Amino acid sequence: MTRSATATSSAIDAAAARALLKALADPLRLQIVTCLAGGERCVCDLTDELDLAQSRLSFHLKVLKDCGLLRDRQSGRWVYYRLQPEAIEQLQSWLGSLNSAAQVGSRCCDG
Amino acid sequence: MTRSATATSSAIDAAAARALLKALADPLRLQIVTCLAGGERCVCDLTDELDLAQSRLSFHLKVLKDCGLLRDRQSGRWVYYRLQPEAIEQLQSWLGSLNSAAQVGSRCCDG
DNA sequence: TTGATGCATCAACCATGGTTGATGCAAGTG
DNA sequence: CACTTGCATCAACCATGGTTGATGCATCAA
Repeated sequence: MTRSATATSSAIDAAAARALLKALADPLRLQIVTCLAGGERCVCDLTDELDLAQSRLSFHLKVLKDCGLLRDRQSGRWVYYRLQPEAIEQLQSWLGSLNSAAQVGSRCCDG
Repeated sequence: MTRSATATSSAIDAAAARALLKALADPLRLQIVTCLAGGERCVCDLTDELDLAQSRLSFHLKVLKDCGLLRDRQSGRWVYYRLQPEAIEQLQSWLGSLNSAAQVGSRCCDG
């Protein structure tokens, strides 16, 4: 259970990892993610709770969704977003593989 | 030993985490980190191996150093950089805390 | 000391990415 | 049907961050 890293999901490549890193590096997006860690919410709730222009929020939700951090579902007029914890787990284990490379002491470089 | 996350080091805050995320999100910086996972190197070796302009490399080394991912030491004319694996571990565990917040289902939001 | 080498830093330029306000479309309401 | 609401998308603008070439400083060799 507490097996840490390799968890649920398939490994990701460097490009996917970079997309996740970049997505999480933005303050507003991080706020959104933190907010959604509290559970699923529709866009209009998020605009209220975070006090954002709708188009601005929508832009960042798309970034987060495109890299796999968020998922959405539509229900009537509303679109609900929820966090995809597997994405974070994948990033964690990818970071782990970076470090284990350091232990092995492989040769330079990458590309 | 294989205790995974909380490892060596003290916890970091969101700002520090964001700095790490941002630093790693850049392709070139990721290449540098990957390269240094293979062991310590001086700047001139890195410029050769990665085929970079010196000022460009220097710029990115500074970013990586400022966020704690790299450390340097001077020896004679040369400056050697090495990876600081603890920084990556800290980021990993910070990501873990993001996810565990999701389990608890706390209320919105952050700021 | 003079000259060369290794690296950091700076200013000017360029690219990328975020913001804003407008528009469009789908889903619901009367 | 016409009207409203919730959200995505677009274009124009603005800010941030990376790149380039030049300059400066420290270290070493002669």
